[in-house]
Amino acid sequence: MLFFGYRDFTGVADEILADYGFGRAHHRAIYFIGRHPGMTVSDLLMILRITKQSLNRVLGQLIEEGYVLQQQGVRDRRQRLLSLTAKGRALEERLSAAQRALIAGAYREAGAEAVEGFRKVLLGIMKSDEDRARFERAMPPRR
Amino acid sequence: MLFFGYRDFTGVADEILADYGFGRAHHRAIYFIGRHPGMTVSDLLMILRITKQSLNRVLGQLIEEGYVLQQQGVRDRRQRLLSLTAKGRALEERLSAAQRALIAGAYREAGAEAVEGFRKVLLGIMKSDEDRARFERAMPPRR
DNA sequence: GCATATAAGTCAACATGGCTGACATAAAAT
DNA sequence: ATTTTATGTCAGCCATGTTGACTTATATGC
Repeated sequence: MLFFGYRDFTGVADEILADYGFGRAHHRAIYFIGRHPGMTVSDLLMILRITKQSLNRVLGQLIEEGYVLQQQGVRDRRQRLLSLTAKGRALEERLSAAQRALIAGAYREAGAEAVEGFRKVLLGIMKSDEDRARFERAMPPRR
Repeated sequence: MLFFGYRDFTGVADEILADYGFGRAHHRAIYFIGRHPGMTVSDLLMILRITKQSLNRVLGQLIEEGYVLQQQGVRDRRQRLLSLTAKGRALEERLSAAQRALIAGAYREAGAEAVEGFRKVLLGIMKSDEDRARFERAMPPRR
């Protein structure tokens, strides 16, 4: 079920990305930068768990084509703080809208209770507390 | 959430596959052949939605290394009916066990009700009735 | 203040798994 | 007898992951 669901979920975005000559890797970068404006390159690397070289290939394109902005960090000037340009936000919105529409349909049919279960199970599948923490609303176990 | 969940779900299998020099594409073939013994190459192509050439690359390896068996169809001798050998079933079981353990943990924490919601939402995300039909237990709308 | 560590970027080479296009063979269907 | 279908195959391209080696700028620790 995850195979089919994930394929169709990414599929609706892939169609749009093709118009821009981008791929799924570009989408991931745009998505996370949009969600965490001002994040550093290392932050993004940790989320995506890919190598610097892989990331730089897509990030370089996104910067060159004016979708992503890099600004030198103020506290630490080695850092390059990432954010979306207006053009980047527009693309992000277009992609999110398509995926949101798909998910919204599924949510509508399944009901609020099912949605809660869906989220719970997905959180349980994640192996790292750090990843889970990105989504947990109220999260008690600090440790 | 789908990104993180899917990554970790495939991750536990990927680790095992690396021992055999196989990748995710091999796993998909093994999984679906294991689930539908005697299926044809076209059946598999339709499920995976990849090209014949892509499939043959992995299928060829699986056959050559003795994980998958091909038998000429009886009704239609052009067909090559696919099934797992004992070796193939062993690998399939090892992969499934790892993924089952991950999912079982998530199910245990989330509860039966959450599981039902998880399934419902994933079914709703699938864009094709054909894919949904592979999972629906009682399915009224025939059309 | 100097040595070391860290954040980021770069070059080169390689693997996996998608893709297109062209073509071959055997068997079924018309 | 001709056409269609199921399968396989060669060749080459693209996206996106990998390793390894190295550079540059800046921060940090002694």
